[in-house]
Amino acid sequence: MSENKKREPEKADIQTGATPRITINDIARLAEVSKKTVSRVLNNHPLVKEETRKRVKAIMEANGYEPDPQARALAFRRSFLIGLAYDNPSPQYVVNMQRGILDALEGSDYQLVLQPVDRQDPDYIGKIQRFVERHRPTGLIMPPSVSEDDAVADMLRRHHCEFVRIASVDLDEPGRLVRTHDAEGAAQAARHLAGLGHKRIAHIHGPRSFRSSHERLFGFRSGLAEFGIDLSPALTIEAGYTFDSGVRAADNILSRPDRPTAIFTGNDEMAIGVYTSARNAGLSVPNDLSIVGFDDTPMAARITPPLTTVRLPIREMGQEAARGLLRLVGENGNRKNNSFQPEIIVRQSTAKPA
Amino acid sequence: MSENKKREPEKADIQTGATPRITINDIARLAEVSKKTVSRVLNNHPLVKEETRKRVKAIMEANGYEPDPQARALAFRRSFLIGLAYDNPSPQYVVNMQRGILDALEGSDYQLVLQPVDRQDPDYIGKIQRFVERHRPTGLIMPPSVSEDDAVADMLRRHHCEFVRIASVDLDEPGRLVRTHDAEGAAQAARHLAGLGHKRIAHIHGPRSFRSSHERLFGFRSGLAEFGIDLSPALTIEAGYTFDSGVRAADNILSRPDRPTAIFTGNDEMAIGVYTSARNAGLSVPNDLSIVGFDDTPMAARITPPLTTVRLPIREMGQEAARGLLRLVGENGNRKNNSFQPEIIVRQSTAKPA
DNA sequence: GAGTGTTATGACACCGGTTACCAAATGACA
DNA sequence: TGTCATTTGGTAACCGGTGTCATAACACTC
Repeated sequence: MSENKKREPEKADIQTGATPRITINDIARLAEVSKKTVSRVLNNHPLVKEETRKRVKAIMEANGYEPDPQARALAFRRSFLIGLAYDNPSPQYVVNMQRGILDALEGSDYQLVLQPVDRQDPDYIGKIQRFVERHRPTGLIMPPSVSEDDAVADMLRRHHCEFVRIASVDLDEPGRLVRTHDAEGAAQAARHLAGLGHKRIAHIHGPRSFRSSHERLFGFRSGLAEFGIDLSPALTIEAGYTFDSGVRAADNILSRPDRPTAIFTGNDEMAIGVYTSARNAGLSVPNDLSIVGFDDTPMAARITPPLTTVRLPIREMGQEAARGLLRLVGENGNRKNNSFQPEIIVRQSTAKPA
Repeated sequence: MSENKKREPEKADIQTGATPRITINDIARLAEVSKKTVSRVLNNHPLVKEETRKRVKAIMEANGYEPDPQARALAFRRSFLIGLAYDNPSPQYVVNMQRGILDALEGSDYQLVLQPVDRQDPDYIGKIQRFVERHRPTGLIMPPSVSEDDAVADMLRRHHCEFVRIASVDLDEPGRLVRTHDAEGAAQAARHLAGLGHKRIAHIHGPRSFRSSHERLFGFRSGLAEFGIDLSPALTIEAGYTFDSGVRAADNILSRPDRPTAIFTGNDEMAIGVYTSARNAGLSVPNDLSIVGFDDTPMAARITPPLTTVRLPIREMGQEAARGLLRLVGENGNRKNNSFQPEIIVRQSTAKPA
């Protein structure tokens, strides 16, 4: 006891009108133990008698007690915040990633805070660093392309800030990595097109600064090779992962005398650009030109004809990234897969060549 | 002083490896004032001699001191978190809203945390309430349709939690409202179509549970009335703001003998559905059918033909909502507009009737 | 010069948890 | 029974700020 020199609650509470929050001291008093013991129960400390633990837990339950995250944060020198540092331009990707992380955080003490960054900004690492220094988040989740920057990871290590990276290559140890298999997805696209009988096939890939561009290019080339088809360098064009760049790249490709019968693009956004270019060129999809995208954005299913594309389970990847972070800080140990397989969604933008 | 019985920093810091964080005590010692005075400087308390304030500020600056948000949160009994409670299904809307809020929060101590909710969930208010009780956020921002639920606002008032609502009607006092003018946007769509010469015009609106559906319907009807055109109840159909519901509604409308020459939909998603339905019916857009959407999603510009639609400045609205919240908690007082005008973006899905 | 009011500052408790350290209770074993 | 190791619980200090209240310093009356 001896901690009961509390103010009389009535007065202050009438003033603020706030509910008199139940604290660890109240629980300790009710359970007739010290607050230290309650703290041990909260943190699953092993050296607590089972009977005591039960009693304390029952009282916490009965009074709807929940420890104050702010107070714990102060004492732990670590806040219960999880940052998402991203620069992905696709709203669909971002929202799905957020959803997945929130799925995994549901019911926990952790909150998701957003840290959108601009990799063009020379001080973008400084921005993340200031966030980490000030708020001491429990950890950071980084999808591509932020995840691909080792300078960020090094900075976080120096600051003893946990993190999980989502990437299409083995950038880090398995515990802090969620691995996608972009190459395999691209290979599936290749097999699908080759299986339909296409031989002259073009590929519009994303910027070289994205590892995923390389992975998808590599996987596509490998997939075609399985069918004895060479991906012609002349028909392999870099674009910017944007609609406009897709239009321009397709305009270029489709104006050639030996134009291909199929195009695989590094994302759906560029695939939609190919639709526009094809329409301008008077080509019918899929009769004159088959198109395969990557991402399975909502637009893929809505456009006419619906787009054949490769789906990555973004939301599940977000879930796994958040779970991985919780594991790293010892929150719980349910080990799951950290490797996600893509899946080709065949719609009506692909057909046998004429 | 009398607060200098500090541990010697070397030992502990070698252990943890962490940077020895500068605290209010360090600043107080260096400035030869009490920590309370430093606190006063931090909070812009008026009763501090100008000379003292200068000196303390200089020392804070020189040492790169930033107060610990967790500690302040504990003392203030209020965290520096701003919640975004949303149920909007459009990733584009959500991401733009987030961006706007983050724009306004940039450089402040506040962090944005996400609270996606499901209004179908009978306990969805409970979810928000638990977040508010546990984390005591500085405030909440609510876009439609969460903003339209007075039960949420009442709950927040009871908990003395500040909030700003974004809505198309005057749901609340101006200080906690960001007002959109959906009706005016819909009226612009009406004037555009009527101006082109259309007389038989249909409207596919969103669910009755969304205030915006009513506003857009009302505005559209008013706009047509300016041209002496009645919006036929038979050509006014409710759908679900989704692609599929748009297809179904359009299938219904376009199969009639007296089919309209133009359709205005409550959002772009349904407008895209009308494209699909028109294509299936063998109708050409815009020659046989003009279409106007609402939202100006990225897809509107990419689809063929590009969609004429009404744009709401979502990102700016998010900025203003966050600024409004900061004003409510006295963070700064730069009063700006809290009323946003829509703008029709004319593209190629509209033309004179045949 | 004493009385009064205002401004500027400091001492101290406190927010709600945690850790360090110590003391007591318990049980095993000589 | 004595000694030691293992559990368990209590106390005080602390995390880094803020609130309350007291008091010093400095006017300004009269």
